[in-house]
Amino acid sequence: MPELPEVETIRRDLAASIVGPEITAVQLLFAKTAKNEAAFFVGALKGHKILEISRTGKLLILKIKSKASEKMQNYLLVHLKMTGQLILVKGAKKIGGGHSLGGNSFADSVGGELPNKYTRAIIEFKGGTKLFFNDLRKFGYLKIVNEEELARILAAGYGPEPLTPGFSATYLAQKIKNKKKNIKAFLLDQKIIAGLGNIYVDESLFLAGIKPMRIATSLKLTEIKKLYQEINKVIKKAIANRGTTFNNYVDSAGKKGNFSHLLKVYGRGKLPCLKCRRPLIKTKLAGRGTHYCDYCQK
DNA sequence: GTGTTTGTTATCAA
DNA sequence: CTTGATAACAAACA
Repeated sequence: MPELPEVETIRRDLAASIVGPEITAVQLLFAKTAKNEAAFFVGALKGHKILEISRTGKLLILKIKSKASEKMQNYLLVHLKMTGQLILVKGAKKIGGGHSLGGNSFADSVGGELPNKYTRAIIEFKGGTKLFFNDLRKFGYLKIVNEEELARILAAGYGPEPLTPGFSATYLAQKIKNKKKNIKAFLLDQKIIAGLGNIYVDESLFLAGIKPMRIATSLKLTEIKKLYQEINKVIKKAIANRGTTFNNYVDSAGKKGNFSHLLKVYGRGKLPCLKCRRPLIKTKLAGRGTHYCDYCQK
């Protein structure tokens, strides 16, 4: 379940490796993974280079360098949804004639050779580096869009991100006004805040001491301020720890995130609350598994 | 066989 | 019209 910290971890790793070299081949193993017609999709990538990699919320945005003859500026969007993975396998480098690559770290958590049965697409770069898009449940997608389409998608679907100037306690308070839905559903809405998912919403609400089923408008200004701060803190800390691996998230090297053992409530079922030792509660809210402490969260 | 898992969208209801 | 709540999707596992 990659959310903002996990996608950001992937973005940083990929930026260091696949910005620059020419794309030499594209394989689409499951047609519906690409949201464009297959021939167009392959053609838009093959022979081109990636100029830069950015991210909005959970959406990765790879800027594609157009050929001189093309005027259109294209972008490759990558959304991992629930089970998507981007795994980078670097081409064999000749280092002073010695043996090059060490053990493949991805083999440990990804479990062996790539492509595997969940590999939906492969992008190959000059020099032999390969990028594997794996997606067990086929929710994730790759899509080529032009400048206008990208702008439209971002404007329509994504609010400000945590840790950016557009996201402030004032902004939160303004958006909460007249919202009658519960605070959990509110925080999951990407148009309000881009990048939070089930894990970090549960964590933020615990850290802020607010019950997830509270109606948004019922939050007092002090609670909103606290919530704002805790969202920023938990996202920052999760990025610093390369994200959370709960089910099958791994970074582009196939390694798990380190934030998993720093989770306070998510996935801790009936285990004792780390603050008050009373058993945590797991229920369903906004259609999602929801974890909280009935005593510590008001 | 049943119930879970979640990001996003589609659909329906108020 | 707006807003909110819920189903649907996909596939695998306990």
